[in-house]
Amino acid sequence: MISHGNNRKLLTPEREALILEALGNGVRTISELAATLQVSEATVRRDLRTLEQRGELQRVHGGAVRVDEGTKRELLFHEKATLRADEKERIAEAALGLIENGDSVYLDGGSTVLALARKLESRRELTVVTNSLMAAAELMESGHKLILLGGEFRPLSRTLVGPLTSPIGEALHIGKAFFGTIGLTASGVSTTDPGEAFTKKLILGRAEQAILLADSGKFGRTSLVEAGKLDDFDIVVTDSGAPSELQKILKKNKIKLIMA
Amino acid sequence: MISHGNNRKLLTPEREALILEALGNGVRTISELAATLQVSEATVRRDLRTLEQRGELQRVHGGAVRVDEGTKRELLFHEKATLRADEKERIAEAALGLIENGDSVYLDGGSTVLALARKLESRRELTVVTNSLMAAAELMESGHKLILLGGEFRPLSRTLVGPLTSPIGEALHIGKAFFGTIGLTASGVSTTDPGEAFTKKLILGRAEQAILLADSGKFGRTSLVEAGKLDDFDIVVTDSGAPSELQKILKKNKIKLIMA
DNA sequence: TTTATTTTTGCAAGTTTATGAAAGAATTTG
DNA sequence: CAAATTCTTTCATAAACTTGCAAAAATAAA
Repeated sequence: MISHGNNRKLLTPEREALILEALGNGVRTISELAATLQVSEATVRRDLRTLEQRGELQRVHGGAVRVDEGTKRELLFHEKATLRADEKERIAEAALGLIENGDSVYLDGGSTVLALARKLESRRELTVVTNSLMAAAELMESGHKLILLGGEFRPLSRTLVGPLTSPIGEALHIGKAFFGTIGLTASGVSTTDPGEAFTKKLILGRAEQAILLADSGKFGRTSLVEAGKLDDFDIVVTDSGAPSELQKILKKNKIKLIMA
Repeated sequence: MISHGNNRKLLTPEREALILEALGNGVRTISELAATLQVSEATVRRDLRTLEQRGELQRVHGGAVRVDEGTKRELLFHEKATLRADEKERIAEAALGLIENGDSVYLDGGSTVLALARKLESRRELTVVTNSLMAAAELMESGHKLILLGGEFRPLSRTLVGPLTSPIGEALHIGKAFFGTIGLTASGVSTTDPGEAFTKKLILGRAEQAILLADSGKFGRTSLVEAGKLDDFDIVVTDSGAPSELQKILKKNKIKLIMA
């Protein structure tokens, strides 16, 4: 098989370290990096793409910036919201198509799901259940019936998570549940926080229909805690940049794929 | 594809930082920024547009102003103008005196209790349980442990109310609970919404110590639903305008009165 | 070790993105 | 309400990016 783009297995840890060191904490241009590493610019780009998928750094036009402060911390809320905003917008639009007036829906945390929340004004008489304070703020004056899961507040994602969410979660009947994720692989979705994973699983087990919203950057990434198997989901909505590999995996699991 | 306006993927973080720094906290004109950043005015305009979309700054004719953190939050949960702001402020200050580091407190809805929430930055390691989204927004980045009651959202008061709040409420142990009210008479407190009353009673029955924050305007008023007997409360905090009649009634019920 | 297979790399062609200049629309100001 | 300034839109261009291919390197198999 011809390898290009992102099918590469791995990057030598040696060069990975070199790149990250070269980046320091500022921005480096591609040509600078190519000179430092003694490789072509094309190779640098491929390396950066790989490292971006792992969440180690953030590519920008002309170069890359290191993303972590200390170690792999999760991005702050508003930083995340501005990444791949275009893709997220399109994914949200496609997801909106799945919602009809009168539905009862669940909205998980995450910026893609938040983009969907903003579009719900165009529907009537929804019952919206959510664990996201941002989504709640967005829907406060929407006229929809709004129910918040209780629980412990997690500042990083601005969601309510953990065991305290279960009594309420168990009391509710949810039609369509929309989830975001940090990472998505053949084995399932993963997220950084155990409490977050707990609540995802809880709702995942109770919704009639589970829908995953994940932009193409999420594919191939894993995070700390497993939050659900791939076949827990009925539909996956992603953008056109998604690798064809994903299509195969979904087909095998009989999951419907929507490309926005 | 021709790129203009806002199709750009992202702005290098480098220049983003420069712009925000250049803005400082005053207004900068486009030409000033263009000179500082060594780019054309057209580019500055595009950058500003992008940053405005992210909510980082506010464009004005001729330049841009930075949006500060406080304003950002208010965009989400803008507060209605409050009556008797002075009294409420003093009551909140007095109530703060009842809270010690490490306490577990409950915050009810209402503007007086919200004023208290704003003061909690001065304490450490609190566990704050609340049914108020306004209070939650206020405490989001406080570092305190924050737990939200789940339940149905009531837009008017921006609180979570009704039977769905009971499973979580029953699972929690609460030290000091602070309540607001609409009306306060010798027979007890009352409020406009049955769901609101339900949740008040629920917590009232579970807190070790129940504290009522009520400015003098509340006395003598009744509202639709009874939300608690007077002797359910241990402490009442009010302002100096409170009628002496109240003192007598409280004394009879052996309730401590704090005049702010 | 040699051979077969997979993975990585550099180059080049084609595409996308960022930027500055310029023309026309909108706003402010006198 | 007219002049001046600022804004938006369009266009051209250069720089950056992606993708396909073939050669080189690394890995696995014989």
